[in-house]
Amino acid sequence: MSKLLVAEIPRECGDCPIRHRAVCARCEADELELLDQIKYYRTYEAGQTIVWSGDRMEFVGSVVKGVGTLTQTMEDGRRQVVGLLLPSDFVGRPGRETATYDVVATTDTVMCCFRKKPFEEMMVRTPHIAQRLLQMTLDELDAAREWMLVLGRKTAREKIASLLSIVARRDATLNLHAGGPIEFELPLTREAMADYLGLTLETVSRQINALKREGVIELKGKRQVTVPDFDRLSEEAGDDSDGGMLS
Amino acid sequence: MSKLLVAEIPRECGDCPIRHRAVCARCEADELELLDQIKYYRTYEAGQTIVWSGDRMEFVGSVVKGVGTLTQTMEDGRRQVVGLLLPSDFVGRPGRETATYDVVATTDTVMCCFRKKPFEEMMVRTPHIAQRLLQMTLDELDAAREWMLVLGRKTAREKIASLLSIVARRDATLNLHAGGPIEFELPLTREAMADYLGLTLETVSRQINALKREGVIELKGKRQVTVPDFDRLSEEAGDDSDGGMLS
DNA sequence: CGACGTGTTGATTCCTGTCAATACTCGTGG
DNA sequence: CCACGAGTATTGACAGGAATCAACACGTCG
Repeated sequence: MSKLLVAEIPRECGDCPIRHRAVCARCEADELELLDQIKYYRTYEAGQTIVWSGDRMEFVGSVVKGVGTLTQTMEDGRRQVVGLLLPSDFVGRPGRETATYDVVATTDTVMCCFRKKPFEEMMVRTPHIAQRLLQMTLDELDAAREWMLVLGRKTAREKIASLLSIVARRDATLNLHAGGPIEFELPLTREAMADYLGLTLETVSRQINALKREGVIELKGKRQVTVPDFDRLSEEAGDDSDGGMLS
Repeated sequence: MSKLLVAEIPRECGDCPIRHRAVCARCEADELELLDQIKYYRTYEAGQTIVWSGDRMEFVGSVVKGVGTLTQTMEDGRRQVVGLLLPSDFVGRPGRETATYDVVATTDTVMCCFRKKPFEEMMVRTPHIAQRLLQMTLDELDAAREWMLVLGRKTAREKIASLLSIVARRDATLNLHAGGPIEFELPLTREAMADYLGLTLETVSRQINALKREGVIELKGKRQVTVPDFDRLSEEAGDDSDGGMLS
């Protein structure tokens, strides 16, 4: 396990970077203490599979640091990413025995895990957890439906712009961005982007470079992206103007 | 309001056809009584819009009878159906002020509505409701992700077969189907199917008739579908064989 | 260096969208 | 009764966007 990753593990919940956004967000001090007793940290390196589809789920948990994907695979190998996992996102489904998706770390990742059984028992007794989980699940459902529009109705170019827009927006909110060009690192390979967008990696490559040629984005290396004009990007994504607000 | 629809309104919760599957499924008699005080029925005719995207949500509720869709529309008119509403499905999002999707009745529909504020207050005091809603939301999230695979990675033919397969499966479970050919009525127009599948209505028409020519399905009129061999249909949908189990 | 993973670029194919014409069903009204 | 129109569905011709197949560039690691 890399030293770098270990350094990212919070000493206690008070230090935890996702304390106020994760499934524990609404917990009081005493509830947090109970959670603390059943939690443990695990680290994964980029590319590692966290959960295999069909396997028994031993734990549920939150992404503390890093980026992951939920993917579904057809028999013939066609793949679709059905969810992005960002810090504070919840992994696993209480009440279900086996995983339905592959969960893969796309960057080095730290997870805050809870053994499934104790967590389920605690959920029954702790409304704050169940309430927060419901809220988060509803948000994820909205995100999934938003993505259905992207997959079903947008062109390749709009799909790429949509993905960039989402990552840019997340980055801007996390890093308290204040005007000016947005800059961020794409946490996904071309192939992962293709699997997210329902495209081939060749098309992803072509469209990214087209957006670059036309000045919608700038690239340093293959992954470092600068967005000089966010509204322009939103336009390319086919979103209405106010959809791009950094609310 | 049509007499036919009024006849579908349950006299009391005990008579309600969705009593054991809706958001009230886990409620005890006393809880049901409380719900009863804030509930009322509304009926909608085929084609009627139940909720407009962006409007203030006055109520949440359950589909008692009928079929509806959740749709999202882009400025230029491109549309995507992001959810099917079948009996027992829940409409509305507690904790949110305005609707994010259009909700449209595609057949004559009966809804069991709760004024939003009282329902939210009751949710806080009644864990059984929140628990059930969480479960239902998790199921919807799974369905949405399943659909992302359909939208992102399946061919037009597979998309049509997937839709037929889903409707057939639902029908088989509702009507206690016991072997032999499955028969059902498509509750959607070609256009609605196209909007669900991310296709044009012309492509939908062509693929349906292709499946008919090749004997995968039979048609009486435009909407009445017979599936002589469900496994064959599952195969055409690109699902693995066990995915077609009527579990 | 060579192998491998990742990304770019080109040539070609083909699936699906687009545009257009036609049929069918159902109600309405002359 | 039939004409008419609106909504729904089918079918054909054609074009275009993305997939496919293929070659090559770049960086890293053993």
